[in-house]
Amino acid sequence: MSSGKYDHGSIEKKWQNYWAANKTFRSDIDQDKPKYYILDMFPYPSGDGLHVGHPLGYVATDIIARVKRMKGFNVLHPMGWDAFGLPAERHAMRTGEHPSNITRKNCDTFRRQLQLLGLSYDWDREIDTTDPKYYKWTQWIFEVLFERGLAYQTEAPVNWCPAVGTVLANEEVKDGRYVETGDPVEKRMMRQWMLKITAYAEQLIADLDEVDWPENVKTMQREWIGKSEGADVSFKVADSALSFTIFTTRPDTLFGATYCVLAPEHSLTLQITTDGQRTAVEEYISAASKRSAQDRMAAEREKTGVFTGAYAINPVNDQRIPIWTADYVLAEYGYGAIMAVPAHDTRDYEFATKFNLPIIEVVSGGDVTKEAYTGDGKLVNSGLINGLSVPDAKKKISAWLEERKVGKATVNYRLRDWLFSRQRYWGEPIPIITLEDGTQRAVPMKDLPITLPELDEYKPTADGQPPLARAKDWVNVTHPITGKPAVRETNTMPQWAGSCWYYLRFVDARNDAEAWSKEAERYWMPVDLYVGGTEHAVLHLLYSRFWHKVLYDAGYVSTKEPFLRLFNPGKIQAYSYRDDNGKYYYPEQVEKRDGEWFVKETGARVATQVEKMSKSRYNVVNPDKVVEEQGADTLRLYEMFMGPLERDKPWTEEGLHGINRFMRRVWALVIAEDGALHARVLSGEGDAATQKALHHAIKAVTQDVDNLQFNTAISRMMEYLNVASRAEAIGREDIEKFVLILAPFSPHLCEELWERLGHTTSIAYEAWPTYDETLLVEDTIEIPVQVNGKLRGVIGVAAAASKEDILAAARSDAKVAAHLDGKSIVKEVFVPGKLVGFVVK
RNA sequence: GGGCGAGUGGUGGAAUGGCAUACACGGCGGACUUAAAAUCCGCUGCCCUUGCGGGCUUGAGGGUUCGAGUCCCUCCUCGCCCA
Repeated sequence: MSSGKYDHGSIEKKWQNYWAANKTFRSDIDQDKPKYYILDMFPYPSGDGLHVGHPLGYVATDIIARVKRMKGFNVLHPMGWDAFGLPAERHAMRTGEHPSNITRKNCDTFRRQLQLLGLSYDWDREIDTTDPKYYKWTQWIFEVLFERGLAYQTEAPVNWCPAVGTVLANEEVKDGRYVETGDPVEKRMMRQWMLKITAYAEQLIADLDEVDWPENVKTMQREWIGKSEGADVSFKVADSALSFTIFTTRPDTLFGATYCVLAPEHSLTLQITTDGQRTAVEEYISAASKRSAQDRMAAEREKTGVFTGAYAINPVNDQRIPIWTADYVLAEYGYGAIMAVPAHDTRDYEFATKFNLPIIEVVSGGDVTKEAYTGDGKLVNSGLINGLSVPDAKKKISAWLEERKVGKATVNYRLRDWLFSRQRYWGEPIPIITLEDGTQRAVPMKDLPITLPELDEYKPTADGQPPLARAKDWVNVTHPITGKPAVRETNTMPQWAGSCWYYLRFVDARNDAEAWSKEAERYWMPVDLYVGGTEHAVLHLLYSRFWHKVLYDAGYVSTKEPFLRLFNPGKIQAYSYRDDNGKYYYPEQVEKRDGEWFVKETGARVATQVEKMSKSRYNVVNPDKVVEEQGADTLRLYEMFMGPLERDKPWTEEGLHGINRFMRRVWALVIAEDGALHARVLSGEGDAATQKALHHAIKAVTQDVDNLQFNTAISRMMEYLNVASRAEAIGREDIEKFVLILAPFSPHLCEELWERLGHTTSIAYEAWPTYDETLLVEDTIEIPVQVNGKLRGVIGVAAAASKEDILAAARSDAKVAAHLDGKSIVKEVFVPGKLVGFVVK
C-alpha cells in the first residue's frame, strides 16, 4: 500500500531494515574498482549517549561515501568504539560491576543511535578496542615496538594523581590538576614504560609535507615536536671534578652567559649545593615538585629561584659564573640545565633583573639596559666571534667548541618520549613478563592476547601497586621457554593505544590469524579522507603516525603516512539560558518576552548565550528525539545546511523545521496526495527553465561535495525545488536525476521515491548523474553597467553580442546616459559576460 | 607576547577583484479554515521620501584599482594553538 503522506518514521525504518538485510554497504576487495577509504574518528562510547553534535562529521563522511559509491568507487566506510577509558573504570570502582558490562551497554546505545541516522557503515567491520580479539593485536604491536628497542622502562618524573591512583600524561594535566576530575596532581619518580617516539621526531616533521592536512594542524604538530637547532656545551663546576651539559639555541651568546640554571630535578643540583645554601635549595626543590610544567613555563608567572652556592666555568672565557636552580628550567627539556644570557633572552632577563645578576651585551642592536634584545646584529664583547652576524657566530663558535671537545652543534626536540604505562585496570595489559633475574621478555605471540583477570576490587593495592597486582594467580607465571618463575607486568596501556592503529584493523577486521592481511592493507590503505575534531590535532594523530612509521619500517604496512587528507569539522553549539546566579535552565523552562528571556515559573530574567553543547549547560539536543519527530533525513540535511562544515554554529529548532519543510516539499513534488506519482512527473519533457535549474544543481552538488561544501550544495537543490514545484511538467528522467543527487544527503526519502518511480534495486549504487554544460548557457544575459565604479544600470543583451554592440547598448541606456551626459569618457571597461564600465571626467 | 582563523541583514549564512545580502530561518501582509496548525502566494538590509526616487551599507581607519566583503597596511573584538 503506497501512502501519499510523507511518513518519515515508517520510510526510515523500512530502508534501514532493507540495508541491513541486504548488507547494502558491505565492502569487499575488488581489484577492478578504484578504492576509497573514508574514516571517521571513532568515538569513546560514553554513558550519556550521543547528542546532535557528535554525528556532524559522520553525516558529512556518509554523504561523501554515498556519492563515491555512485561514482563507481569501492568504498570502505567503517565504524567502531574506542572503548577503554576511565569512566567505565570509575563506575566499576563504585559499583563492583565489571567495566566490560557498562562498556557493552554504552556501545549498544551508540550503535543504535548511529544506525537511526542511516549512516552507510559496513557494520560487519565494527571493532571494539576492549575486545580481546582486537587488543590481542594491540599487544602484538607493542611487542613489535619492544623488539625494535622502542619500548623501554625508566625511572621518570611523572604526574601522579593520588585521588585516581595513576600517572597521567602531561596533556592530561592542566594547572596542576587532572583535567577530567580536577584532582590535584604531583610530580613523583616512578618506574614507567616509555615509547621512543623521539627516534621518529625528524620523520614526523618531514613527512608532514606529504599529506593534505589543514595547515594549522601541521603547524601544531611541528610546534609540538619543537625542533630547534643549537649546540651542546659542557660547563665544569668550579673547584670540583664535576661538569654538566647544557643545550642552547644561541651558542653565539656564550660570552654573555652570566649565570647557569639547573632544573630543581637535575641530578647535580643537590650535589653541588654548598652547606650554607642547602636548606633553601631543598625547600625550593620540594616546592617545585608540586607545580606542573605548564605552570612553571608560564611567561607571566613571577620568576623564582635559589642560588646553589656553586660556580661554573664558562668554557669560552674561563669566567666563574654562579649556578642557580629555578623552576623555569624543566628537567624534561634538553638536559635540564641552561646557560643564562639575560641580555638576549627575555626570561633570563627577567630573572637576572629580579636577582640582580649581571647583564652583558654581546649582540648589538638593542638597548639591554631596558630589555632583552633577541634580534640579529653584530657580535660584541665576544673574543673570537666579535664582529660576526648571529648566524655566522653560531657556526664559528660551534666549530670552536667541537675542536676543544667542550661542545658541538646539535638538534634538540621539545618532543619527549611517550609515557606509555598507566596504573589502571581498564586498559590493555602490557604483554611483558619479568624473570627473577630482572630480565624482561615479550610474551610469545601464541600466548596472546593476555586478557584482563577478574578482580573483586578495581582500586590500586594498599601499597600503591596497580589494580592488576591484586590478581596474584594472574601475575605469577612460568616463563614458557625457560620454565623459570616470572611475573606479569601490572601496568596497562593508555587509552591512546587502541586508537593508534584501528584504521588498520578496519581493512581486515575479522582476521584471526594476523592483525591484517598484506593484501587488504595494500588494497585499502592509506585512508583517503579522515574526519574528526581538532582536539586530536596533536596527540592521537601524532601517536598513530608514530606507530604507523614503526610498522612501515618493520615491513607491515606499505605507506609512510596513514591519513592522506584530514578534515576537522566545527562544533555544533546551542543556546543556553542562565540566571544571575549561574544556574542553567532547559530551553523549555524559559520564554521570550519583548526580546528578553525569562524563566516561565519564577519570571526571573535569564541571559542567553551560544555555548558548546553539554549536559551541565542544559542545552544538549538528543538525536533520538529529533529523528522521532522530524526524521533522520531532516536531521542529516539540517546539520549539513547549517553552515560551512569546518565552522562552529548554533543549533536552532526553527532551522530544523525549515529543512523538514524542504523534505515534505520534495516528497510532494514527486508523490500526489493519493500516493500515486504526481501528474507533473508523468507528463512530457518539462520546460527549459526547470531543466536548466536541474543541471545547475547537478553541477553545483557535484563540485560542492568534493570540497565538503554541503551547505551550498543544499541551497542549489532548494533552488531547483523552488523552480520545479511551479513547473507544469517535469521529465521523468529529470526528476530521477534530482532524486539521485539528493540521495546521499537524504537516503531514506530518496530510496522510497526511487522505488515509487518504478525501480526495484537500491539507489545506493546507481550512477551519479552528469550535467549538460550546453543547457547552462544563457541566450540573453544581463550586464551591469558602472560609471566611475558605481552601478548605474543593467542592460539585457544577447549572449553572443559583440563588444561594440554591448558598449553601444550601455551608452544608450537611459539611466547610464544621464550619468554620461556632459562628461567625456576617458576609459571604457569591458569584461565579457560580466560587466561594462565607463570612466568619465 | 608570537602564530593561525574568524568578524557580512533581526538570525544561520552566500558571493573565480565585477549587480553585496543567494539559500534558509524569523517577521509582516494575504489566501484556505468556524478556528488553529499545516499548506500556498506576496513583501522583508538600513536611512530619507506619501509616492516616484535618492543616499548609505560587509568590525574601524587608510591604501592599490575604472571597480574591494575579496588584495595590501594599521588597529579593534572573538576563537584556537604555542609561549
